Amino acid sequence: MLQIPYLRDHREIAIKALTTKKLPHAAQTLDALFKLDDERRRVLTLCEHNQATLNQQAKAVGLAMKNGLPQEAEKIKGEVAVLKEQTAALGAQVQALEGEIHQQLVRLPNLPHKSVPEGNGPDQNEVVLLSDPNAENIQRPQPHWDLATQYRLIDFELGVKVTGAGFPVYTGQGAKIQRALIQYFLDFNTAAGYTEIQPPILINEDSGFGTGQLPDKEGQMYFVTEDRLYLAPTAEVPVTNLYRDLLLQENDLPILNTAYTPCFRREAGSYGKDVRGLNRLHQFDKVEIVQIVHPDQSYAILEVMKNHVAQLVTSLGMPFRILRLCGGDMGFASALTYDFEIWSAGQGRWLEISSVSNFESFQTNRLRLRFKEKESGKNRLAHSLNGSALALPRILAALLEFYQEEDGIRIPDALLPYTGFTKITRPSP
RNA sequence: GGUGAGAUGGGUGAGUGGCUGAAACCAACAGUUUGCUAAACUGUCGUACGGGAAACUGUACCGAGGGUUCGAAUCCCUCUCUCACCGCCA
Repeated sequence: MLQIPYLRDHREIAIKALTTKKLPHAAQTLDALFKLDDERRRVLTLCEHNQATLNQQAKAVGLAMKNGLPQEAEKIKGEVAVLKEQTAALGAQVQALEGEIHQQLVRLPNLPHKSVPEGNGPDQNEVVLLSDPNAENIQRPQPHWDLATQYRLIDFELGVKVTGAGFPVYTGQGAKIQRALIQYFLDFNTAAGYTEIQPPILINEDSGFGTGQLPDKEGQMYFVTEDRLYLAPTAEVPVTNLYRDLLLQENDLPILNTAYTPCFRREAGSYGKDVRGLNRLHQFDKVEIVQIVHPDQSYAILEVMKNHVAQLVTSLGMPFRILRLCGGDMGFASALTYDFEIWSAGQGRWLEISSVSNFESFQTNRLRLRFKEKESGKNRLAHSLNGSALALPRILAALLEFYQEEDGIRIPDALLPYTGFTKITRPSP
């Protein structure tokens, strides 16, 4: 959530930034907001002034009673009645205005960082790294869904029976390699200083609000009606919300967490080649990294996180690229996002496997996550960042395709300690 | 699910209708002393939102939301959570 004082002080920049983020009528929206806020302050001042008078009168009553002047006390009580009513009305007005301002403020997306390219969609994302200039010429004969079925790694039909489309069942070496990937990713992250967390996977409404999924993105999350809980779409939600409503000391920062969780997304409206095989699922596994940092360092740390994920992807030996997302393709809460895409050699397309973002204070403002700055003694909002390290299904898809050979699927070296086998072999008929 | 007890500042915890925004202690911060560290002593020290160039000042906040009252941390109602015991259960 953005802050009105900042928006007031940087009106032109904010308008430009919101326009980059594809918010229509940014100038009018902001000016309307400022006007509401002016009104709020005007009424608030009146209201507080009245309240100060009332407080004084209440004291006077107490004093009169103490001095044995009950008729004096009664007189003041009579005088106060009208003012009290007026003040209550003003208070209600302030509340209404605050509600309206909040509603509008909550709908504003985060302001993109100045390095974010303008653009409407994926075509205008900027490629900042291509691990292998020859990547797109790498072709493999079979797509992962054929391999997964042949080698009996994943049973899509069985998942349909148990739950529905988009809920695959991993079996045998398929299940094992999933577990190996999860463990490898977690080990890689903890070795870099991240503390492993096992968070709840169901989240409440406050948590959904804190990281920016709610309101407006209800449609993306599964909802448990009976208990009013959402299934987490990413570990980002429970892990970041661990720090909701906190006042930290400056030297508590930075906080580094990593978590493996299943993730649940409704993905309403997806179809065609995008949902084939492992490309897009309703339930999938992901290992996430989250950092809570000092605001002055968040962009330096974003680069560190980007490099961390790049190392992890590199260690799997498959071609990938890193994109700086353009304004039109970025998420609601993000100020700067790097997407990682891996080359799917059996499909001949890029698949997103990680998204590393700096949210600046957009989430922490909603979370009321602050720290006491040593030098100034002031409380400042921390910055939050997160990224996938990594999302499993598309990694598995690319891996099966890339490492397919005549007699099986080779396991990349980095995973060998975790799988216990060097090759996925054809099951006996 | 049932019964009972609770929820106070960064933390522990006092406070049962008016000079209490809140004792005390711990932590934190600044200083004094000491050869560094430590200890001791002194001082500062809640948050948010208004007004003000600033010094400063107003209002609100004692789990959340309502109510009673001239006045509520304190009394009443509802809800949430925590703890204990019972029930159920991996």
